[in-house]
Amino acid sequence: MTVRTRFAPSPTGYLHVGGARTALFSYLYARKHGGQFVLRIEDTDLERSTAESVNAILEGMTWLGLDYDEGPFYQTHRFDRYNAVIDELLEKGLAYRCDCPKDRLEKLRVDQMARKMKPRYDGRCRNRQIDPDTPHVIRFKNPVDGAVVVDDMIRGRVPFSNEELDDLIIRRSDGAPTYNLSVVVDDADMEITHVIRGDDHLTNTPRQINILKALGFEPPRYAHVPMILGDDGARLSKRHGAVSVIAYRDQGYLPEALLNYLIRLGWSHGDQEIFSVEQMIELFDISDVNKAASAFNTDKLDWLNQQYIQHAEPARIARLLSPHMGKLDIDPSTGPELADVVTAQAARAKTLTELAEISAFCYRDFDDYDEGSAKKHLRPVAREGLERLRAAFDLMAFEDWTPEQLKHVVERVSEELEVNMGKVAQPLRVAIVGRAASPGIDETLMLVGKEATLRRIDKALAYIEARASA
RNA sequence: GCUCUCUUCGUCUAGUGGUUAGGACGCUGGCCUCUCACGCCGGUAACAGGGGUUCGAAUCCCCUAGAGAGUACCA
Repeated sequence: MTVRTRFAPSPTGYLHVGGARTALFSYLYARKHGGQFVLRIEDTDLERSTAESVNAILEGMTWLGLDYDEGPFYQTHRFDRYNAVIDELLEKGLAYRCDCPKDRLEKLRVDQMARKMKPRYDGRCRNRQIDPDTPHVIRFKNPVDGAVVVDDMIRGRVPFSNEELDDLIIRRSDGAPTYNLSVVVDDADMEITHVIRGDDHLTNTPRQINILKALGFEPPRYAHVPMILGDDGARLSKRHGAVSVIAYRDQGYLPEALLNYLIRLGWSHGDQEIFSVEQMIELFDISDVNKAASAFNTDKLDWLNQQYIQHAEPARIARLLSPHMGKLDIDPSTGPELADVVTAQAARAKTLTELAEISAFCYRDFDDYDEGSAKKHLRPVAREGLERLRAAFDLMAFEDWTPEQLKHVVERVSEELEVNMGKVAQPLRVAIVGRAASPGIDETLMLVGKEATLRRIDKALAYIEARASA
């Protein structure tokens, strides 16, 4: 039996991190076992499903690199099949028509709650003959006694008494099938062997197993993964900032970093923190997933993202960084090779957005100095050093503008003035970067280039002058 | 309310009857150093509570508390 898993989101919003994680788990499980991963769009709710959501989900899957072998299948394209199954159930007496008005159902619910009972349909229409031409829904005839055990790969055996379950609606009055019916039919038709999904579906599972049995299908294995909470331990919502996978992309996270972060939420392999997708496939097992929900921690994601930015191929990071430079109105082709900038800056940024911001000085002059940095370093005492540096730089030929030579010049000037290198390098750094933090002074000068260096030193000297006479 | 689920440092986790309860992020002290980072070394901090079982419980059982899910003509 070849393993077949599926990811089955409903297109009522973007792909959020919780969905992405269950998709990842399903993907890995299929890949690990040499099986197939299917994508299915559960759009039976015509009211709430949108094409934009479908696109957002597809875009998120693509960005993460969670490629599927089959699909996307759309449930709205399979209504005939669902209806055939419902009709079959009807004919066999395993389902029935119900015309109970909503207000009766509502009253029933209120009464049951008042008597401290679990609200459930009372089966009034089970043996009534409803005219097929009058408005009605179809309900599944759930077994009235006995129990159904969900043998979950993560939770273990979870028993449910059939007395807790009621006759759920499988076809709406508008003729559209409902979720519990369509998932069951699809999972069976698509020969899904392992259903990996959020644990909010755990209590639906016994109903689905009953339908499956009524239809004569063999139930798949189930694995209900716990949900992801926000930083504060509350249910994840827009309130927590980014929850959409695409928002993480736009904020400068790498897909491999997000994937790596997500797999470590509820799963681990000893003390290992960094996993390539290949390693995930090799090491992951759904039965090793924790039962408890876990809180999303952006600090750790940031750390992972930085690790990946730092160790990835600079050329690749440069490609991904380019659009972030664009957002700052910078055209990377107008300055140093972006890959060289990445090499110099990678250890200094947690996200690509941040990397772009701290690298802008390589491509254009800054407007204002960082206040604290200027106050501390651009003082009259720095004038002498800057003047000497300027003179030395001015004499340098284009081909001498190398990190080695540049470092040499800075060292020489500090020796001449008999001060520590920092006394010379820091004012120079603030002069050409605008603030007191940057790569090594030689690399920084190299990236900025001779022309801009001289221009910015002049600006700094003017600034010192103005400050001295103020 | 009812059914089901969950509970180890602030967070993610290791741990499956005997450990000084380990690692990671964060925070923090130091080293490195032209700055900021990176890196390296160190510190901080946890078994929800109470009963059992056992020579011995984070690990097994029960209860309590807290958290979550479901209880839709949503998925």
